[in-house]
Amino acid sequence: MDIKFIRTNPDLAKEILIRRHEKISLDEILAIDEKRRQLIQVRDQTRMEHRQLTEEIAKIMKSRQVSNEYNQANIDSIIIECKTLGQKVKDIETELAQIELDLENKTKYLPNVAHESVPDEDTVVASWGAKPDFSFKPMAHWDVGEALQILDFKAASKLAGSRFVLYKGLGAQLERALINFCLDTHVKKNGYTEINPPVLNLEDCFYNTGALPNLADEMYKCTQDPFYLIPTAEVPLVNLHRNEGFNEDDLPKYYTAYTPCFRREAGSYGKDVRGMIRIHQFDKVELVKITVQENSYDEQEKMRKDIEELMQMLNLPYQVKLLSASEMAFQSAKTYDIEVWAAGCEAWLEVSSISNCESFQARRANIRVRRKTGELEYVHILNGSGLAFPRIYVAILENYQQKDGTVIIPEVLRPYMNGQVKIG
RNA sequence: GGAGAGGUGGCCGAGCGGUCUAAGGCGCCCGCUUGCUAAGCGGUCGUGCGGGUAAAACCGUACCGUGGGUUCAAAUCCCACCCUCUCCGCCA
Repeated sequence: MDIKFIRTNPDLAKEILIRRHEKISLDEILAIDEKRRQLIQVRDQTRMEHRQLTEEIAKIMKSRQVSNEYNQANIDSIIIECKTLGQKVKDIETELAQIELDLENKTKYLPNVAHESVPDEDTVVASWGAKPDFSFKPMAHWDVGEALQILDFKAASKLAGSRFVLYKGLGAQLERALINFCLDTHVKKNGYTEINPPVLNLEDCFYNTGALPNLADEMYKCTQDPFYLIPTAEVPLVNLHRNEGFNEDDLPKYYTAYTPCFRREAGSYGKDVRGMIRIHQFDKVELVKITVQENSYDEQEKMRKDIEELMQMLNLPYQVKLLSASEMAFQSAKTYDIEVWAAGCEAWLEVSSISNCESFQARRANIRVRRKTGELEYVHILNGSGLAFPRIYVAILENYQQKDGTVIIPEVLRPYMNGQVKIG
């Protein structure tokens, strides 16, 4: 929702905010914008006058070299007038800069417009697989993992404190197998291009994706250098083409990246403290697509299918939730969450969030496409996790656990673990 | 971290205080010419912001890595920073 849209459709814009439970005053924004536009007009007018005088001086200076018909006083008076105008322009620019900063500070908190298919309540729209039956009481993953000595929370806390995990032996191999399985599937089967990006990114990148300003407290910031640690590979993938233009034929672009992700989890003290459901550093394979606007919702469905297929290949029961307007991330127009069933915790855990951000991020990152008609427009950008591993790991340990304490390895992962069939 | 070179339109590349409204070339698109290909000739071709319009046309203004400064006037002069390349130092 940019300022032009608000200016032309103020009532519609207000409704949109109400749907998303946002309490930002658009009237204030509109008033600032009005003032801004007035100032721009005055500034440009003054600048024009200034320029004309400058040109006149240039002419005089030139002809003076040939003849001496202009006297010094004459020129001096024009120069003084010119100086005055120049100062006036500077004053206006100072005032304008303040107003534009003000406007930016207000508009950067405006969320994306929710798509018309987005409901007012979270809605489960699909589910797959059956919750496993056990002849015994299934254990939580932290018990399974520690008993098998593949997870070591104590060692992790020695190194980094709470909310970290350390994988060991076959446990570390399992994590690596998950990463490779997902990447390989996206690259070989679904046509995504693999990227291995920096995980320290500059502040602008975070603003462009929508992570800043809202999630500032969620991220780790470097004190000596202007970096943040990425909370998701969405940040580098979306910014890969920052300030670039595409031809229509270049699109769509499909990208995938494995990266560690870092989150402070501020404000969730005491929530999910045990185990690895909510940790400060975790591995994730991310998907990002860049498309022309009319294809983005089809592409979102395709992305959802790509991710669901991973779940099915891993044989993990899941449900798909269509998020309500008020639950979605700030930058998203439509989001599906995929939740895996974890038998030990007896909970649905979010393992993927598939968002169509439409042109929200493209506007901030300035990524456009030249259409065949010659027109320039913003691209649509989508992202989805495929997948976030700790919770997949949790589901595997809890759903695949056996009475004797061993854990069967999902079939698709065995080739990545030297054919190993089970752990323990 | 130290020394040097550089950053100009879609690309190459000139310009180093006042017709820069950015040369020239390549490329793109349109037209003409030529039996196809190639070549030739002419024309067109940026983005943001504001105004204007039903939409265009059009008008104003800004933009030569970024941000400041000097000047009546900055791509051009000064300062700071960023990035790229080369060399040196340090280091996985």
